[in-house]
Formats: sequence, C-alpha cells, structure tokens
Amino acid sequence: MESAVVNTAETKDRKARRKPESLSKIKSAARKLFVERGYDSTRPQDIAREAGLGHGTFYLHYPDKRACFLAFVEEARQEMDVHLRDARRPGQALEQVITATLNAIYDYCDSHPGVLRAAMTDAAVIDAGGGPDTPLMARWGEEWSQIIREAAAGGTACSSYDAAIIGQAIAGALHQAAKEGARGQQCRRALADNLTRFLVRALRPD
Amino acid sequence: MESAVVNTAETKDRKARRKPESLSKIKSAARKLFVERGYDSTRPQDIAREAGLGHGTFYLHYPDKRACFLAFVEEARQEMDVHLRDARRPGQALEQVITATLNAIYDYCDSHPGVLRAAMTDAAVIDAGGGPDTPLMARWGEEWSQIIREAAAGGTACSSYDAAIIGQAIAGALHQAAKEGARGQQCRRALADNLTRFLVRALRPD
Amino acid sequence: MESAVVNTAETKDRKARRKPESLSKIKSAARKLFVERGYDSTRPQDIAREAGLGHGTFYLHYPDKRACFLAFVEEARQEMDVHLRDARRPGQALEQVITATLNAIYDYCDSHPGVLRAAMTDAAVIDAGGGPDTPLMARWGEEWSQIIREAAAGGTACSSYDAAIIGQAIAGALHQAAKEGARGQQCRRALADNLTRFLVRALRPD
Amino acid sequence: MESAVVNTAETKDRKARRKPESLSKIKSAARKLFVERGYDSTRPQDIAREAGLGHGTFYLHYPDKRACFLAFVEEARQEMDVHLRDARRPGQALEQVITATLNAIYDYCDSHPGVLRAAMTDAAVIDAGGGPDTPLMARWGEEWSQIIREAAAGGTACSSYDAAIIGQAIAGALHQAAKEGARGQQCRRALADNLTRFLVRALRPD
DNA sequence: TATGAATGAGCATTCATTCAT
DNA sequence: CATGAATGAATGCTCATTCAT
Repeated sequence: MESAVVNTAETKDRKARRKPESLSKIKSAARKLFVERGYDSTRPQDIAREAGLGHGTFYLHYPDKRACFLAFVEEARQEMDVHLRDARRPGQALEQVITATLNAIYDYCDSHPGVLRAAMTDAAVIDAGGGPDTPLMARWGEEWSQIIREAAAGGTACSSYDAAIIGQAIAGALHQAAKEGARGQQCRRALADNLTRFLVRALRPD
Repeated sequence: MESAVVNTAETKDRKARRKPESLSKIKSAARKLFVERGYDSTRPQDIAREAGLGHGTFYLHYPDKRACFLAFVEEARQEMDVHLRDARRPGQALEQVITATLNAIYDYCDSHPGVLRAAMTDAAVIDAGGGPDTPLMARWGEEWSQIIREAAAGGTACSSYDAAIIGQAIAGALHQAAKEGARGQQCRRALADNLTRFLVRALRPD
Repeated sequence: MESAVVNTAETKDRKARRKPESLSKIKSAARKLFVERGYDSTRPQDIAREAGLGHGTFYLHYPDKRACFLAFVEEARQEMDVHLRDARRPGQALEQVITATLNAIYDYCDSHPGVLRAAMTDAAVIDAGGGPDTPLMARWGEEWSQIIREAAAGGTACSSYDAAIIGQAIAGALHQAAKEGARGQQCRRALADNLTRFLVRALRPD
Repeated sequence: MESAVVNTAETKDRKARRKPESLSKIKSAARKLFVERGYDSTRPQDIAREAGLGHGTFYLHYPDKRACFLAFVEEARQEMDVHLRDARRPGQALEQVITATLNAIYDYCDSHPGVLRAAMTDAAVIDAGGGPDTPLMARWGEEWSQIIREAAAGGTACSSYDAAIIGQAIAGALHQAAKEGARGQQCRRALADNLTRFLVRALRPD
C-alpha cells in the first residue's frame, strides 16, 4: 500500500523530471566538450553521445548547436555573477571591490578550468548569419563601467573618465592579462596583485 | 626552332616574374576577402578567383588556407610595426609614447578599416588541431612590456610592476576599449584621451 | 471511496468511448493538415498535437503515416461517392448524368476546398517502396467506364468505344481541366459547360 | 611525331570536353535513376556514383537536386517536342493531327520507357518552398489549346469551345488513359484508336 | 488507453585539397 | 608555372516510429 503511494510519488516525480534529466545530461556533456574541444570541434552528435543519449535527443532540448552553446555561455555568466556577488560587500571601497573581484575571478577560473575561455569564444565563430547577443566581454565591461560610475559618484574614483570606455578597458585588461598569464604560468597571486595596484592607481581620485 | 628560343626566353622571364606576380595578386585578394568576409567564409577558391587566377595556383604559394591567413596576419603586424615606429621618437617621455602609440593605432585603423579586426581573429577559429604561433595580442602585450621596462629603467614609469603582466593588460585594455568603442560609435578622440590618461596615471612613478 | 466509484465509472465510460473519440479527433486533425500542408509536410506528431493528443496515440489508431493518409483518401472518396449518388437519378440520359456529375464534383470542391487536391496526391509521394492500392483517379476512371457501358447498353452512348479506356480518359480530362482551370481562375460554370458539351459530343451514339 | 600532333589535338579536345563529359555522365545517370526510382528515392550521391564520379562532382553541375531534376524534365520535354514536330505535317486535318500526335506519344513512351512517368512527377514532390515552373501537363494542355484554336479558325474543329479548358482536358485524358492503359496492359493500338475517335468526335465542327 | 521522451538511420550539401594536363 | 575538374570526408539536422511508464 505504502509502496503504491511511494510508487505513485516516484512516478510523478520521474514524469516531471524525466525531461530535465536528459536536459541536464546534455547540458553538462555540452559544457564538458565545449571546454575540452571548443565550439567548432564539438558536434551535436558528440554531445548526445557523451550524455549517453541518441542524436535526436539533442534537438529535443535545443533547436540547434548555436542555441546550446549560447545556453552554456549564459550559464557560465550566471555562475560567475553569483560568484562575484558573493565576493563583494556593500560599502566596500574601490580598492577592496577590485581586490575582491579579481580574487573571485581567479577563484572561478581555478575551480572551473577552461570554462571562461570556452565561453568567451568569439561571436564570429558561432554565428552563421544570425545576430548574436552582447558578447560576454562587453557585458563585463559594462559592469565595470557601472562600478566606476558608482565609485566616482561616491568620490572614491576619479570622475573625469568616460566610464563606458574605461569599463571596457578594464575588462579587456583583466582578460588579456589572465590569458597570457596563464600561458606564462604566472602565478595567480602576482596577477591579482599587479592588476589590483594598476587599477587602483589608474582610478584613484585626483 | 625560333619559336623554341622565344619560348625559352619568355619562359625564363615568366619564371622570374610570374610567381611573385601571382603571389602578390593572391596576397591582396586574400587580404581583401579575409577583411570583408572573415576567415571561415573565405575559401581558397574565392581568393584565387578574386585574384583572377586558377584555383590550383593558390596552393603554389601557400601549403594551405591557414598559412595564407597567417601570412596576412604577419603582414598586418609588420605594417602596424612600421606605423608605430614612425610615430615614436627616441627619448620620448612615457606619456608621449602612449599618446603617440594610441594615435598611431587609431590612424592605422582608420586607413586600413577592418584589417586589425580580421587579423585578430581568435586562434580557435583558425586552428583545426594544430598549434598556432603567438597571437597578435600577445605580441603587442610583449611590446608594451618592453616599453614599460624601459620606462621603468629610465625612471618615467613605476618600477614595482611585473612588466610582463601589465604589458598584456595594456594591450587587452586598448583592444577591448576600441572594439566596444566602435560599437558605441564613441569617437576616437574620446577613446584616445581617456585611455591615455588612464595609462599615464596607472604607470606614473610612485 | 466515492471517488473510486466515480473513477471506475468514468474509466469504463471512457474506455468505451475514448478510442473512437480520439480516433475521430486524429482523423479530422489529419484531414485538416493533409489539406493545408500536404502529405510530406505533415508529421504524425503534428496530427496528434492538432488533435490535442499525445504523439503515441497516433499509432494506436494507424500503423503508420501512410495508413492514415490512405484512410483520409478513402473517406474523401466515400463522401464524394455519396455526393455523386445523390446527384444522379436512375433513368437519366447520358447528358443529364454528365451534367449532374460535373456539378456534383464542383459542388464538392467548393464545399470541401483542397480535399480532392490533397487526396489525389501522387502515389509516388506516399509510397516508400511498398505497393499502393488503386489510386483515386483510376477508381473514378472505372466508374466512368461503368457509366459508359450502361449508356451504351441503353443506346444512349456510342457503343464502339472500349469503355475501360474512355472511362479513364474522361476522369483524366475532368481532373486536368479542373486543375488548370483553377490556376487560370476560370469560372466553374464555363468549366462545367465546356466539359459537358465535350463529353456529350464525344459519347453521342453514331 | 604524328602521335604528338594527335596528342595535342586530343588534349585540346579533352580539355574542352572534360566538363561536358562529366556533365553528360551525370545527366544520364540522373535520368536513369529518376526513371527507375523516382525523385525522392534518388540521392545526389547515387547519381554521382552511378556516373562513376565523386559526390562533389554533382554539385559542380547543378546547384541542388531539384535543379538536376528540372533539367531532366526539360530535356524530356524537348525530346518529346522534337518527336511531335517530326510527326506533324503542315496542313494536316485535325483528325490526322490527332492520330499523328497520339502515335508520336506512344512511340516515345515505347522507346523511352518510364521517362514521361518520371518527368511528370507532381510539383509538390519536388518543391521545398521554391516556386516551380509550369508543370509538364499544363504545357501540353496549352499546346492542345493552340491546336484547337487553329483548327477552329480553319473550320476543322468546333469553334464554340473554350480552347484553354478543352486543351487541358485533352492532355488530361491522354495522360490518364495511357497511365491506366499501361496498368491494364492494354495494347497501344486500342488506346490510340479509341482516343483518336473520341477526340475527333468531340471536336468535330457542328 | 494514453503518453511523449528517446531514437538513429538518413539526407542534402560544403569545401579544403589534389593532380592530370 | 598554371589550371580547374574532381574528390569524399564531414556536418548539422529531420522525422517516422518505439516503448517504458
């Protein structure tokens, strides 16, 4: 009797969850392969196979390869967002915001190796005619713009900059330094330390 | 008999001239198409046709498409190099170096629209498994590193930075700011002005 | 408890009724879609969805897509048959039979737009290797053969024709004239009038 | 010496003909397969293989499968046209025109079995969204319209018909009679004889 | 009886590269 | 040195059908 109830419950659960189950398999398989091989070298078929599913199942969840990649990027962006929000405390001075942010970024990179690299694949690689959304870099540039605007308003950052420009510049600086720092096996501490000082000086109020 | 002689003479002449001739046709056709359509959408066949030559001729000059693109990138890099060298004067203070460099870059972009964008195509797009050479961005990062090292040695830049890191950061900052600046139709003057001040402050000796 | 009883009652009721219910839903959904989109562009899934049922339900009623289409065709044929029977009166002279038949056909086309067109889809489209039943056109050809035979026997039609051949010819003539008449926006009256005179003359006894 | 000359000649010839050579291989392979298997069951790959060529070669000659089929249809139409023109003599009376035409059609069907059947594949099978040209049947209907108009003008056919309608009807009649005649193994003579009489009577001037 | 997630064979098409001339 | 016809591996995607629930 009880088992019947349990069974029913299980059944309902399964019914409700079955789709999401295969979706999440596809999702993580896609993430794994996009990270390991990149967008171009990952076929929908590979993703499905990696997930232990048939080819067609992929198209049950995404209309095409591009949509799957975009979903992966969005997921990474949101994870990163949460990570950053957790790292920042309201009322922090600019220097602390910068330190906290850089540390959060490098933490994320350490714990999710390759994910950001993959997620930042140039839009040109993905699009086949369609218009893309704002790339990850540009979004982060805008977030920095916002930080600068607020700091400038609060008097903790130089207010004579065009925040839109400098925000993008900062995003670019962090990205490229990390990218080539990774190449040169520069240790993460040096990276965080140098960039923090660099930005703090550059943004310090007059 | 006579025809044989003529033929030989012609042949020699042609041999001496034709290869370079057709090479340069291929080169500029490739440049044009890579800039207009990007790497992926440009087929060797298109390049040859644009050059007014047969498809096979392409492979007389380049072992494959990738090599052709890399040659295009290298050419752009060298042009840019010359441009930068012309802009800088020995003995300039760091601020002047920065101003001169930024102006040179934006000049180049104005006079060669699209070339840098195309040349900086992500390595992931080009490689199909093989390892690439140092990307353009990394090289420019290194050049900035060198500038910083020299300025630090001369006492016109803060010497407590790791030049390797900061050099890359600067290259990244310029690139991303220009890329998104272009999106936002930001005028080039504001770009150059903001970035110059940003870098000057960040690098100013203690 | 009560609910159980109700449930059971409902279930029985449903059991008895549901199959026909869902079958007729499938039937009319199929008809709608075959008419609107044609055979190739209609998926069993679309039919089930249009019927407000699950995909699998389709296969509860038809072994495959082909069978479903064939059933649609058969239904149309029978409707048409009834329509024709209603139009004809025993003892009519050939001319009257022809007039009545043509009018009945055009009536049906007007009141069921697209149905005949869809139902007459070439056998080649439907079969994937298997052998089809007699196509609609051939059946109608045979019916005309019969009409001719009877008229010839009754002395109201020329008896020197091979009825099998001429029957098919008539069916073909009506079909093609209607098809292209539709293209040219020819009005139905002209069509009926011309074809009636044409057939009457052709079949008139010597 | 001589061989050299011959060689050169051959070489030129080959160069000039190589493309057309593979084109004609593709053409006849396509014709063979379209006739044997129909449009849907014939893959570009099969055509190329049948022609003894690589898959890609197909796309050197036709932009897609549809274009290849349309070319096949057009070729058949032109062959038939020539056949009909050869059969008709200027100044023939309507009855003779009809007899000659029917004989020409059945001749063609005998000597090119299956070709017309394949070529008349319904437009719905071929199109995938694009607009087709006038189908074969409609064209032949128009030709019959013309014949009728001329005969009516010359007083050898009833002039009270709408030639556009009756032309299509005749084309349909011939098609369907032949199609089902073929099924029933009706001998061609009976077909031609019955249809000729049928048409002659129907068209005879008042 | 009803469901709908899962399947995977099958298809049209592309394009970097080769090689006979 | 130059050609361009030929190649075929590779890809993204569809859809009729099955089957566990």
